[in-house]
Amino acid sequence: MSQTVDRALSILPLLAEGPADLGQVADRLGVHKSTALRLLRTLHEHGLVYRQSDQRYRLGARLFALAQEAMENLDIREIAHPHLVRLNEQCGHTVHLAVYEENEVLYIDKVESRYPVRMYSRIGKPVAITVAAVAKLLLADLPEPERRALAEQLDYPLYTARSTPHAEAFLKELATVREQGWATDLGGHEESINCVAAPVRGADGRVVAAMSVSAPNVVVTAEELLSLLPLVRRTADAISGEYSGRTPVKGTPA
Amino acid sequence: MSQTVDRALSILPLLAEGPADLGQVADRLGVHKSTALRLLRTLHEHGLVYRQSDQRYRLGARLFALAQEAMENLDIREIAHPHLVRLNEQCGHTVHLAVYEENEVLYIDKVESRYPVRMYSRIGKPVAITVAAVAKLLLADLPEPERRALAEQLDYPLYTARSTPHAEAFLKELATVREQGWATDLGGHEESINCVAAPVRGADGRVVAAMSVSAPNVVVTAEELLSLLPLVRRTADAISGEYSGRTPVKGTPA
DNA sequence: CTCAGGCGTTGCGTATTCTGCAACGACCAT
DNA sequence: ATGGTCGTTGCAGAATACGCAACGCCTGAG
Repeated sequence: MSQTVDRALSILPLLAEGPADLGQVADRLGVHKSTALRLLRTLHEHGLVYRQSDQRYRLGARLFALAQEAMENLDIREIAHPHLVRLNEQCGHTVHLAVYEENEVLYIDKVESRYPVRMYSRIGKPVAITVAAVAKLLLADLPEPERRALAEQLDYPLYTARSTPHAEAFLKELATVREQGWATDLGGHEESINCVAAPVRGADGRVVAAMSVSAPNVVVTAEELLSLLPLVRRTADAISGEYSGRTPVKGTPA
Repeated sequence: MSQTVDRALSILPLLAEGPADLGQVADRLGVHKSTALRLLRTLHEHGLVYRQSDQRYRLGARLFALAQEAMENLDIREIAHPHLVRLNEQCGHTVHLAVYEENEVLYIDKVESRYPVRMYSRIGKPVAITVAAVAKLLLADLPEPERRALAEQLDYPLYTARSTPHAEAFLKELATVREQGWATDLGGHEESINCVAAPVRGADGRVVAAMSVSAPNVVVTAEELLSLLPLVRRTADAISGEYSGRTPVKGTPA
């Protein structure tokens, strides 16, 4: 709606692909160099882009800080975290927490036990929406027309032979998930990885988040993982209870 | 430099404090509601802000994705990661990698301690710049005038009794660090946590990153931690060598 | 049930702001 | 030395964003 801002913001995903110099930015925006320069300068002042020593631009530090703060302000995350930790202690596997937003599903927390390597590296990354167990739960709760519309505009990459192949299959799976109140991903994303997931609901019963337990089948078979379902559901329900119990409003500025 | 973009971007840190409605945003920007609306809409189209069910705005999902991609494109991080992992395997403690950018020092990678004691730090979070060992190394390498200017504009929070108290002391410490080529933080941030850090240098000898090993003194004493210094330095040097060896330019678009 | 107040939204005329041009200076490689 | 590339600047014109005022919606009070 605002041309200038629109152009400026278009620079960000462009730089996300890698550093670029002024000319490249101007070209890909379809504007004059001087225009691109002014936009980049403004972005720079706000710390969103950084100018490295070779004069090329790349995404800047404040972006991390913003994403960080944004995440910390999600109260579902705050409430859920101790539960995720406890669940991880009980079963030993990787635990994820995810939310739906604007046609995307993304992890907002993760507890890993065996290889704590890259603890936060995948948080914030959009998940494989057509196969992930958490995605199924979150999408299954969307109003029917929206769900259908989304399902049909999605791509269905065949990560493995067990990936959801097309919209029709996906909608059918969502219906099942919606009914049973939990979801799985059995090798749909990576051949050897299975997941079980359960929904976290708000006071009105709508699904506000989903949590999952993931494990490679060299550690536990799919059946063994499924046996954890009651535990996962109990944990999710506990989070739901706490989340809908009270709404701690703390962001009251002076 | 560009008013419109400037205003739009000013909304982001504002929303980072917590969700806000249209009126609040307009007020704090000092613009008319209709203007604020237009800006928010543009931000929304780019996924940088999200409109929650109560109509208030908060930071959006794409912010995470961007921060994510930005991080993955830092090649120092990519090169250093396996070394961090190996170092962690050798000593068992938490290993951090940090860079300096625009008056801030921030962690860009982390390998968790194998000991159950966890330390609060997050990738992307700005570090306690006046006390952290990695910060000392990165700032010590700045050109003298810049270093001095920065040191004097900083705040010096007294996290503990051993925190750096003021600019003068900090500059003195930086001089020492600069000379010896490594740094420590002995309880300057949290009473019981000690760190040893070493610099990663580019081909031109400038410090491009810093890595540290941190451990609570209930696990190892400061002296024991210091005995790891040669190992830490060797690892940092190995990263430096690999980093300055070649400059893999991969971001060449079609 | 009515009405006032608050909030988000829209269309529009004005003028502020952004744009593209062209020229300059720095730097690199030939 | 010199041609080329790249980032930077000032400027005049015009497209663009701004603020205004009015509308519709919802909520809560009388």
